[in-house]
Amino acid sequence: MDTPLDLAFAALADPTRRRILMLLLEDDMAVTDVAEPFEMSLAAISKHLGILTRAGLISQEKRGRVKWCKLEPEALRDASIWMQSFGQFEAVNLDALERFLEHELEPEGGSKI
Amino acid sequence: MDTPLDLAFAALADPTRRRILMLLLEDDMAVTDVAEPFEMSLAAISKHLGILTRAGLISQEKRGRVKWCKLEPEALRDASIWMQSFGQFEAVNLDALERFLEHELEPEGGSKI
DNA sequence: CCCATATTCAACCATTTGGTTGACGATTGC
DNA sequence: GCAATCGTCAACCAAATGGTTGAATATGGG
Repeated sequence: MDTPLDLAFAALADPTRRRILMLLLEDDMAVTDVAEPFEMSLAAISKHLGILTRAGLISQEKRGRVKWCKLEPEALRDASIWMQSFGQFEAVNLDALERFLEHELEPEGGSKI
Repeated sequence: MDTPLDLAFAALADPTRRRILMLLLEDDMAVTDVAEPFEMSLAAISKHLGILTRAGLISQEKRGRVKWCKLEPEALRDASIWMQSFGQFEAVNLDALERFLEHELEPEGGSKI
């Protein structure tokens, strides 16, 4: 029963997963290639990729025996809106913020991401 | 050994804590008043407030027997920069992003990514 | 001084998380 | 066909998380 926001923030809370996202910023990669720079088993990386996928931050597509991982930057949109409301890092998009807070306070069915 | 970014994202991953931040958006509040809307023990809220404090997202100041909780929006700045690099939600501040990624990739003082 | 209020501490519990290993199912290339 | 490669699954483990309760520690008011 986690909301998209729960999943996104939880996924970003782990430094390994943030490093993976940075790798994918360069290019799409196979699971094995994602795992290469890490001192950790392939299975562990595979789990991390699953968490990133469930959070919508990446997508995975299997072609042949290779599973390609691709960044999905749009998934960070809601979380970014949420944070800007507090961070005031840049001008806040107030309309979007209002709609978003409304949605979060009345969590009905229909995930959006 | 958690980085500020780890702490911030982990703190934001819990819906109770995000609700607390929303409450504090209105005004500074005492611990007891923060706890009031939640169906959860005071001790649990106290723990959540501790996590938000360690993450730098709020500050707590004791005046008399009342501990006041105050939002610290600046703490979200780094996390916001990080997210915008992927979300491309608005124009990215590229200079800030570059400095930030550099800092994250070459951590000084023993802190890891 | 005493009692109520405000908050935390300590112990405990169930569940989740992040990792391991070894076996397994697909797919490819020789 | 068969061996090597790609990736996941299953079982297991230690540690962290999110909650509870009850006792403990201020502090304030009458």
